[in-house]
Amino acid sequence: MTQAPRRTSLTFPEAVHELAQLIPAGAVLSYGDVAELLGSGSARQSGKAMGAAPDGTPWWRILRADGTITEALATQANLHWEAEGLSKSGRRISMNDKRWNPTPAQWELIDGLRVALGNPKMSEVDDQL
DNA sequence: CTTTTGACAGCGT
DNA sequence: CACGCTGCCAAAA
Repeated sequence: MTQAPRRTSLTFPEAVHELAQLIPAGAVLSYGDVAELLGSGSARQSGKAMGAAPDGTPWWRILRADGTITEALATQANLHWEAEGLSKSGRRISMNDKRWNPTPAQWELIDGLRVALGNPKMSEVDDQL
C-alpha cells in the first residue's frame, strides 16, 4: 500500500497506549512521566487515556507519582506487580527505584511517538529525564 | 459560554 | 506517612 503500515499521526490517547506497550515488565512510569515522554499532554490526560486503554494494555505499569494506583485497580495491580517482581515498600511502589530507564533504542521508539504527535524529538529539546 | 469531571501532581499540615 | 486542598488541562454536559 501507498500508505504507511502505521499511521504517521496519532491522537494523544493512542500514543499513551503505544507507550504503555513499550514499558518492560518490572518497570513503571507515572502518569506525569508519560505526558513528559510524549512531549505533550498532562498527567490527567494520561490518566484519561488509560481509562480507555484497549485489552492487552499493561495499565498496571503506569501509576501515580507517589507509587500508588486508584483504589478500584489496587487489587488487580498487586497481582501483576507481584508476578513481575515489582517490590513494594508497604502499599506503594518505589518509583525512585522502579521507574523505567529507557535504552537508547527505546528512546528512538519514544521519539517516533513524539513525532507522530507532532512534537519535537527528545534530542531537539534536550529534555531527557 | 460556564460547570463538571477525571486511572493526576505538588505542597502544606 | 496519611490527608486535604489547590492547581492543571482537555473533553463533555
